[in-house]
Amino acid sequence: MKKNVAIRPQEPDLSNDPALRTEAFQQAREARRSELAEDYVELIDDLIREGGEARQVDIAARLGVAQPTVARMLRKLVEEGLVQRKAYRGVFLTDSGRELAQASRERHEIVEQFLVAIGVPPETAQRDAEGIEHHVSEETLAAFRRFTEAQRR
Amino acid sequence: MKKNVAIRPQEPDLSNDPALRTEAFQQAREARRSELAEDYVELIDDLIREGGEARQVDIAARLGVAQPTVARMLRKLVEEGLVQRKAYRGVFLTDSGRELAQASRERHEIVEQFLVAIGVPPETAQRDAEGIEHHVSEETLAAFRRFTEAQRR
DNA sequence: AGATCAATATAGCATATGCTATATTTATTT
DNA sequence: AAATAAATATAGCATATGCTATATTGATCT
Repeated sequence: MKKNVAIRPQEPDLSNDPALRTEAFQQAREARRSELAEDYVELIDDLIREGGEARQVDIAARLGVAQPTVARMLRKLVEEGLVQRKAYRGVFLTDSGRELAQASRERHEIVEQFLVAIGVPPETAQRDAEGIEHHVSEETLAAFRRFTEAQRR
Repeated sequence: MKKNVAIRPQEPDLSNDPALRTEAFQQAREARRSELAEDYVELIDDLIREGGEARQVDIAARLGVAQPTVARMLRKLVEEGLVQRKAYRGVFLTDSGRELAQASRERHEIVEQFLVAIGVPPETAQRDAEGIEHHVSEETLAAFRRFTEAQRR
């Protein structure tokens, strides 16, 4: 039996709406799943820009992870169509991989610059951005962008 | 052999310092590990406040996850000393669990209110806060707090 | 060319977090 | 009190992401 709750057309206190929170949790879980792929793709793109190639050892060193971990992840990224490789050779991004890398880089930069803009020390901004970037919606990202822009005057 | 790199006492471009990025990745991975525990503890605390008890079915429903998933996680939280249970009964927080819940709630609220303060719609703020809260350092959190405070005048 | 070093591949282990199916226990209803 | 419903426990499967140890291949040096 439903409780007889007062109807409040205005000011719906969604700060604790259970359904919304469930959605929020699911969104966070979902984000966690794609995070790593984005990290890899973004990093591969960086490495290629820096040195023309992305090798497993370099990826592993940058991520702070063992090489076989990278090898397995790369296989998965190939399956997902984000990466190409030739055995015992470097790794490249597919078109869709490059797109994802581009998008990730943008988000990353927007988040990082925003953090700096509100007064977070640059090093910390970089560290936190790495985690935050995967959890900001387009709306939040837009708000970040607006703020950073406004700040620059 | 070390490369003979020019020394630049001023303006160290850390925007791409590899070591820093590695740290950032590791921090993000570390955060991912503790996220779930915090979510659970925070939610359990909420449920107890709302209805005096936290049952597996309710936790599962809120998180959008199956009950056995919750059962296993609770076992782990007991091992970690955050939660107490009696078989076939509800779940309670230990002192240290309550502390963690308290801290998580605070972070969550700070992040959410901050997002609203910079113009993110409340629903989106709630959704994004769920993911972001686990990735903000104390420094960033402080910056958020400062901004939200300042905004309120 | 053969030896050596470096990078990649593969096998196998561990943990974490999802799931479904089902057994057990507690709560509720008749 | 017995039957039914609801909640919890457990077993077993799947996937993801770490790891170490080791085999294989490619690159480099003498």
